[in-house]
Amino acid sequence: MAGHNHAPTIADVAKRAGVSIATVSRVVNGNTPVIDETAKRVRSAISDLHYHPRAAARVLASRRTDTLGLLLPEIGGEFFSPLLRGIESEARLAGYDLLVHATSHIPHASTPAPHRPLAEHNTDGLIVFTQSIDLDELARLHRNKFPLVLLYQTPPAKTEIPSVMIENKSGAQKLVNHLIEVHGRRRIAFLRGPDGNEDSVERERGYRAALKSHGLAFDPALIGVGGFNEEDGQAAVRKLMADRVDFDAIVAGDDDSAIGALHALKLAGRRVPDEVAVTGFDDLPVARYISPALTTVRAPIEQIGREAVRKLTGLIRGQPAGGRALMRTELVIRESCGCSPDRASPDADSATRR
Amino acid sequence: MAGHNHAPTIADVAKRAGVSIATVSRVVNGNTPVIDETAKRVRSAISDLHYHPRAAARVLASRRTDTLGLLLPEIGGEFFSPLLRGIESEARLAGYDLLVHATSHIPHASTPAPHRPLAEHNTDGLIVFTQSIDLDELARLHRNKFPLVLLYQTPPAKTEIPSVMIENKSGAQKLVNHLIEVHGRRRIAFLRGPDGNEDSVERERGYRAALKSHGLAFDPALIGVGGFNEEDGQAAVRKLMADRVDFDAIVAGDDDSAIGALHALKLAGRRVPDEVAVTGFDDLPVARYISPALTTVRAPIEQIGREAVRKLTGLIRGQPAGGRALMRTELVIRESCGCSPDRASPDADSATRR
DNA sequence: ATGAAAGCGCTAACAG
DNA sequence: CTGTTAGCGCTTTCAT
Repeated sequence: MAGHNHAPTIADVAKRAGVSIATVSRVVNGNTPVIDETAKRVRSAISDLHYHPRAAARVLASRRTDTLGLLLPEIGGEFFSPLLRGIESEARLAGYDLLVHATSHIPHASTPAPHRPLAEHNTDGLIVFTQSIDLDELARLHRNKFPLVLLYQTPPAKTEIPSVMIENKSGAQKLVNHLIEVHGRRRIAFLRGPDGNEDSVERERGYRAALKSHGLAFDPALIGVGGFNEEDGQAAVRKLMADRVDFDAIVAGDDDSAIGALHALKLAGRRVPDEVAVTGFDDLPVARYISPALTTVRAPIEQIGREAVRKLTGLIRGQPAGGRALMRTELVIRESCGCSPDRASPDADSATRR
Repeated sequence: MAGHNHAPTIADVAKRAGVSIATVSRVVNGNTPVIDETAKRVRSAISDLHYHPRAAARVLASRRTDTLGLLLPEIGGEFFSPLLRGIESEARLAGYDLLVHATSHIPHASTPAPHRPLAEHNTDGLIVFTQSIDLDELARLHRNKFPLVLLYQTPPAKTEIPSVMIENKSGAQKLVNHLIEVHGRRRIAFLRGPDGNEDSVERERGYRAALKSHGLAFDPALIGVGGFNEEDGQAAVRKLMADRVDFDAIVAGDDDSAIGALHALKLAGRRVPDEVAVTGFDDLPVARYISPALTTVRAPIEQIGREAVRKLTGLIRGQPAGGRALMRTELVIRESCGCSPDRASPDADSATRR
């Protein structure tokens, strides 16, 4: 057993192969022709020595990090896992590493942010999820031509930051259309999400558009605040009933609040879907299991992640921005809308878990 | 508007503050005393210039990456999100970035792995999830004294790699004890997970221990293969019935297979829990929603992630290894075991999603 | 307390 | 095709 005890560097390899470090670099990166014979010697030196290039040295010299950054708000939720899977694997495919940062709260614009965890200094580009970064910082990065892609978020006015979002509006619209056309509902309540949430705003837009297109008037009394969680969904419906609002359907802002709504209805002895139809949004795994099974809307979450990465790597390569991508959403008919289990589309989910 | 168009370096700051780059470095890192007056000048130069240190240069010079690596198998599953949340936030807390890599398949030991995506060259330590890396590579890293923590995985023989796992055995044991003692079941089937899965092995051990301690013989006929997914769970139970095996309870290897089991039972017209009690393992969000609500076992997933990070950062700081951590699991009594909804422990879940 | 200077390990011109 | 040689931007002795 000979040699230094420390990790081998490119120089060690060069010496052992009897070539210059430049040649080793060329072999490793495969971007410049090297005589086969030489390359072979280099390669065996590499494997003999267990040589692995230091990422930092490469980055420093090449000014590329080969790393993508993902900025998220506090992580949670069942759609998070497919999203990350999509992003991670697509990034990998494109030859990038993935640095993940979850902001525990939206930073106040005030502090000069002494330590930005993810930015130009350690990534080649950023995927920015809703509410994970303040807009000033976003604008600054964009101004500096730093590659950025927004997820589930409309680009701030004036900036042309590319983004990937889902068809919230048309998704909600399809839901309401179904309720009206197939099940003849006319007093349809809508449960909003958290204040200022874009998804919620768009979904409500879809809800209103559907009403309008069927000649149904919008009634503010039918609006509740579901908050995108079970408790709020339940409370919202309880309030609706307490207020003696007349409704024969509830379009919840998301699946979680739909579950809350279902619960409130059950406690009040209102039968679903006979007396009240209920729909969600997201198609969480739970949606299939609750009873009645939840009619909802599904977005291709994993693909959204992939698309975001593709846009970002495109930007990094200097390709034209690409603008806004709207990912199609799909109606998932189950039972809570009033459709019979049979009529319900066969569950194509072969949801693989773990 | 003056100045270079490029990102400012430490030299720019030094010049503007009228000090040497060494002093700037000291102010930035705050590890060496600097006269207050000087420090102030430096700091304002920093913020004037919007200076942010290049991560790579720092790493190269300091030989520390301040980055933790997380190695996972193909991501998915609902327990994944709390796990990542725990890891990410604890890492952040300790001042580390998090690099994530999901291996799409267990690499064959054969290939010399030209490009290890996560290792010494870009991280200070690694959290290694079950089946995300081959054992040779693991051994090599460990031999080189590279900080490593295993997740949901027993350290390979002879190595003393610290690990964090859950109390699978006692969890399963509690479940079976409950079934026997409270519900008087004596023909309890067990549904195994995927072949070679450690969690499954341990759970089966718990199952057997519980039988034994109650003087019940182990009957191989009562063992099915649930595969930790719904389809296999369903198939396993179908097979049990086809084989005319007599059973009054099913202890599924995890919640997913329990759901499959429930389904098979329902299709066969066997009433749960009256005729057959069913239990799961994991306490996925779904467990509360299916009917009957699933009695299962819960592990503190987020804490597991945190614990792993704490162990790892300890190692990096040169603290003693710390050995194996077994995270306590908790019985979650619901209805599928035969307990009434009332008797069931109040659901403390205020599961926050999204 | 501060500055000068030597690297950290690699890439990318530039010569040849 | 290959070697030489500047840096990349920062940390860290070593002086002072």
